[in-house]
Amino acid sequence: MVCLTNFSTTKGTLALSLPHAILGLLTYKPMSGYDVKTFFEKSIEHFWPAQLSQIYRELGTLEKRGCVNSHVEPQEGRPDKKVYNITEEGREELLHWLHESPKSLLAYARDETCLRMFFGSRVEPGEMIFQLKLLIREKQKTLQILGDIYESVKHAGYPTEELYWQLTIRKGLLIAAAEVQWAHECIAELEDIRRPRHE
Amino acid sequence: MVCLTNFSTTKGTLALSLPHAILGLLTYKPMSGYDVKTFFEKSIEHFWPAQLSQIYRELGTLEKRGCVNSHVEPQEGRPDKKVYNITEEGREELLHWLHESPKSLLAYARDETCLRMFFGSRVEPGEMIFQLKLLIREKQKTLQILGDIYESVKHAGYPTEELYWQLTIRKGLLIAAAEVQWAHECIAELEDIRRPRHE
DNA sequence: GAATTCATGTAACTTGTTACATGATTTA
DNA sequence: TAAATCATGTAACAAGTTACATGAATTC
Repeated sequence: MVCLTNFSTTKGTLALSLPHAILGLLTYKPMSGYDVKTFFEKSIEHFWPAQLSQIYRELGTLEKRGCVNSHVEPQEGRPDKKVYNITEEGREELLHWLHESPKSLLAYARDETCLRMFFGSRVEPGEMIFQLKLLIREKQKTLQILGDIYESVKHAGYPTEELYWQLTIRKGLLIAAAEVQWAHECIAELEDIRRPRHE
Repeated sequence: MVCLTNFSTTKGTLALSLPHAILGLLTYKPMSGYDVKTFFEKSIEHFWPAQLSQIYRELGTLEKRGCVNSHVEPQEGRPDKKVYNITEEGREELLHWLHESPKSLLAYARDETCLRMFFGSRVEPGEMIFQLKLLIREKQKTLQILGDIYESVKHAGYPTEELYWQLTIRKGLLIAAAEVQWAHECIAELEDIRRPRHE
């Protein structure tokens, strides 16, 4: 079996999620790089962002490794499409990855908001409160967007995936809600230590 | 002012959190690369992991840009230390970054757990349940570790930072708790669709 | 006697981001 | 007429990871 996770390093501790995300999409139907990006934008991008240029590069790598193959589809009035198809090797590789014990369980997530709060004493409490209020507004937008996607999944025409996609979105909703709650708690604490300027 | 965020790109949309994390630490006291890593391990690493080799590289870059300077301290029975100190330019750069509107508010976080759940239909419900139970165990460890750190902050000898550090940890606790809750919900849903093998 | 701690880094590589190039068609 | 959509990518760079090299002192 072609094993992406063992290709480049001897220990194989790399996450290598992007190629597997692409392989996963190609199990639904053959797609061009542009199609993959379009699909990403309404789903996977919310928990695994990827630039179009990165998708093209990964598709090239996957093809070299025999996980996908491609053919060019001429189109009228539009640029030709290079359509990628998953191979048997690609399917095996995807399953292998899905059955692995996820490394992400132990990995720490990078969180710039935490980093800013950690050094929060270096700026005025008012500045932190301002940024926390921005955070609340953005996370409420996220809650709205994910809520909409949650509903739209029911009519997306992928009945087998429906439950799994909804559970995925549910994680995003719970975390965004936790972040809003945290921000409110922080604001309350910081208001306490803030000295009012006019009194 | 030396502006790290405008050094390399014209748009300056990069997060560039690691150099600022290091600058932040150096406002507490002068440190060697090894000291920085040690400090990271009990705090920042939980929300911004960094390899020792990456820290050495960043310190070198920061020195070239005038944000830190260094001197070698000879030691007996131990290797010499190269101790870094933050400069006035470095302090300005840190404050500039702290006052910026954080880009991370709009950025999506990468979450491998979501990616696996998204493609969950490709494996047996039992496999997903197994992985979710692993997740619960790991996140409960995280809750324990962060809870301990939360308590230890009170006696760490950084009274000015105490509140901010605790608020930072609180975010980790709330998110880990949300993840545990999510995993329990998922298991309940997946148990429903799992066909019992012997009945 | 083996592993860990202390302490420095370099080199090679992978992964992610941004900018650039091209060009027709459609929509505002 | 300006912008967005469709469609391909390359090049350059930034950021993160892993492996390697060195070596004394301490702890298990």
